[in-house]
Amino acid sequence: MVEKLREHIQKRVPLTDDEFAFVLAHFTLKTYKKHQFLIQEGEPVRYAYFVISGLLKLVYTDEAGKQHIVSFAMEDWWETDFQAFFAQSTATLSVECLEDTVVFCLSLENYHKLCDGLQKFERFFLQLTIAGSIAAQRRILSLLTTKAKERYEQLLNQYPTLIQRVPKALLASYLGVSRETLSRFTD
Amino acid sequence: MVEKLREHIQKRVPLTDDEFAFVLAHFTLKTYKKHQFLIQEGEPVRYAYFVISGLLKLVYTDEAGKQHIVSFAMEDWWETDFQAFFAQSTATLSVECLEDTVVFCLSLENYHKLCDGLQKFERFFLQLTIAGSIAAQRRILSLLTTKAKERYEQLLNQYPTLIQRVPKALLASYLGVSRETLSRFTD
DNA sequence: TGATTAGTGTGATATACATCACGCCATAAT
DNA sequence: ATTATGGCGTGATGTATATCACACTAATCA
Repeated sequence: MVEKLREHIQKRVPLTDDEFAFVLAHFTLKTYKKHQFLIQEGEPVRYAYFVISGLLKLVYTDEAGKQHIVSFAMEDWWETDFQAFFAQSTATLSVECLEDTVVFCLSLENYHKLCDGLQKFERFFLQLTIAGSIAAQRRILSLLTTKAKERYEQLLNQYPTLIQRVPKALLASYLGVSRETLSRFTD
Repeated sequence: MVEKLREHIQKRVPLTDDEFAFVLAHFTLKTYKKHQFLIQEGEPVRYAYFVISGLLKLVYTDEAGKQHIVSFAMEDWWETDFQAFFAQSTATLSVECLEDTVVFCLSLENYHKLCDGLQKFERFFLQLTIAGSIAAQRRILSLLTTKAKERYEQLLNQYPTLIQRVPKALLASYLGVSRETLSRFTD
């Protein structure tokens, strides 16, 4: 539980026991059941979440009521509506459990305290954000350059476990293709 | 010139004169002509660039030799192949001038020195990266949820000046649509 | 200045993909 | 046990967009 968070941070910056204790004190642990919402559109976004176990989806619902998957979050991933979290405004996205899920919650206030109190944490978070930003750019490129079938195959290679845990309709939505079209990709 | 960089950083974190002098000492100024490359695919990426004036494009060339615009960079924007810059590996993207362009160059070595020597700079860069990451997510959503014509209209509203400075074929590439289709959008 | 090239528009045709409609099974709820 | 419900596949049809081909104009250059 606690070790997962420590390992995750230490992949990027080393921490002493004391430093990690300081970090840990700023998180709270929560458990959610499948179908529960961590963030609902229109409501304030109180936390950024680090996933210990389980699976989340980050979703945008368009005017027509159609859902679009912005991202999934498995073990070791962070998830929240970052725009609303940092601006302390209400969510335009929602976060829902696809499985029973355990998360560490970090409030914006505690995020600031962590960054002020431990420079290493800020550096960790910067590295994390840079990596996320690069990944987002790759996804944009893949949307620009490849057909849906190719994107699906890339996803199969990159996250083979995800495919088994997520209904295909949601994978389709993540890839920007209809579930019917994705269903024909085994051809 | 120098003031542009200072204003840009101070939008996010305040700086004393001394602090800014320290920051500035880590940048070098360079001037490029239209059609020159700042970064070429396959070559090492020595700098991240802050644009003082002019206009850059960040481009990916696919196996078929077709170019795809990852992003444009106008005044006050940063541009580089971040993946390659931080990993100190060779570029998979290239950066080329669409106009005569003046940039401040920051090497990775100096980036680290800046972060180590002035925590405020690291905070500034984190905020910048967070904003970039959120913007990338918005672009992904717009690619997932909207038709090309709508994306074009959104771009017109968001960056009206860009449209006048950039050939439509490049806008089309940025939007993920063929130039012929984009050309029919005035209907 | 005349020639080349870049930028743009537009018709005809092809295609990837969406949408609608239906049926089938497995799981969950009553 | 029976009924809903969710997940998945598949045919038929429609549409947004790609691709190919060509022409026209405005820059750029020799």
